[in-house]
Amino acid sequence: MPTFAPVDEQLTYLKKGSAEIIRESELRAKLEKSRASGKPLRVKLGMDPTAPDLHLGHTVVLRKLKHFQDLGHTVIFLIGDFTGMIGDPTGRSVTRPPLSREQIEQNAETYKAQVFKILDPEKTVIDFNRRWMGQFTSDDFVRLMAKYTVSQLLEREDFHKRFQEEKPISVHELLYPLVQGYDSVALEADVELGGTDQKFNLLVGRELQRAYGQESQVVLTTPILEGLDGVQKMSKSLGNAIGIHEPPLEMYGKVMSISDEMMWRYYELLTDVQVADIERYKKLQQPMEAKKDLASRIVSDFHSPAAAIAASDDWMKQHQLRQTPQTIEQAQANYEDIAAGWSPGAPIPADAPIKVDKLVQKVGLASSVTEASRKRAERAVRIDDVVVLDPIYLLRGLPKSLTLQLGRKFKQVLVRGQFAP
RNA sequence: GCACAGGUGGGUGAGUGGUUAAAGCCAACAGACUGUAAAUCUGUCCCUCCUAGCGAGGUACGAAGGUUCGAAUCCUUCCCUGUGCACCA
Repeated sequence: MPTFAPVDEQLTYLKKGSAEIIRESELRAKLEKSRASGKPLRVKLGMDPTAPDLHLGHTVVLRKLKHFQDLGHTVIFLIGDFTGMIGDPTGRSVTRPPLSREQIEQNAETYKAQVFKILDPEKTVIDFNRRWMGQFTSDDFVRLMAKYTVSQLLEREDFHKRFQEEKPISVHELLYPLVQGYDSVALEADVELGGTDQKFNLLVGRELQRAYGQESQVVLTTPILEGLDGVQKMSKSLGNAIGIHEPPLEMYGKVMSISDEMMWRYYELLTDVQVADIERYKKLQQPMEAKKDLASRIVSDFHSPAAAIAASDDWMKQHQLRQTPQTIEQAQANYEDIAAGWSPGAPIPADAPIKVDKLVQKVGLASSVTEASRKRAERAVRIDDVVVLDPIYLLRGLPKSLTLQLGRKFKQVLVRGQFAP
């Protein structure tokens, strides 16, 4: 029979970094019961397989789930492959396009791999809500929908707002909270985690469990992490996210780009540093040093300590010493594609002229030639550390490798000549 | 189904026949400044081409047609959204 830490100890650990617990007294009771019986709590975290890539914002709640895992409870990572077809309307002012079955399955796979960067794969139960929702009959659906009222659903802020603003709300969107809530019934969850934006959905779970004759789950919410802008929530579509798959240097650089104020928030939600230690850092360290430390910790978590050191090094070179970093992304370009005043078949001149804008666009530093052109005019384009203003650049011989830079982004480009047949 | 109100660039939101890729704001990007940043200032912000210029062309205001020398702006049809009515009458 597993033994659990004293209830107060568990509670302290669990309360750290959480936004709200509904209700704490119930959680305490459940913990006490589990400790007495030796039966771990069933803790559920559901995720929509909508975005295939997780970012740091998602890891806040995952970290909390891990805490339950650390304490010996059963954590269930539920992939909403069924609900994914609906698309969670949370925070949305528009209806979400539903995902195809294939997309969902693909995303689910990526998810699994990613969450194990935080959770222990040995101890984690992975489940899919299609397991029970796929067998739901129309009768079951009618019964489920009978448990809730329209006005209850419209209490939800985003629905309410859309309703007020005369924006469309599809009926299937109203179904979402019900289905998610039913998951808790199916899993007999003791605790469900989620971001504060999920509060409504989580509470529906409580209601439904009661309606189906179960003990209501405890709801524990975690704060929504602000993105790089420090204002809006971190989200890939807002372009202010740090993905957990991003290369070390990029990750490091992005962390460094947050404001000093945000840094402490990140410390709180993205590291295991204790609150007391954070307070100490605030007083002792230079903000710059503290931020570097934060960046290193985060890179270590998702890559490795070695990668963190390398990233830190490169970052310094790039930003503080204004040097070219050591590890640059490689790219290739064909002379044919970027040649200036040259027709295919003709011999390539010794001082092969190329169009800079086209090169910039080809290697992906600009999304269009026009944009590249503008950037060049803004003195943002450099080749081998020299600002390029002229649209034509001469290559001395082919193949030729050059360091292309647009703003802070670097590419090591190899320009190849045509291959003689 | 009928009636009415709407559908503009990444987001908001002006613009109701004619200097104009389409005000302003936000976001984004670049430059300056800095400890990375933040703040501030400046610039850019549909695409293609070149001789790179206050250059040439092409797309664009839900969709397709039409009227006109000329339409985001007028007309027709269609699509989409919302509201009201469709029970007491």
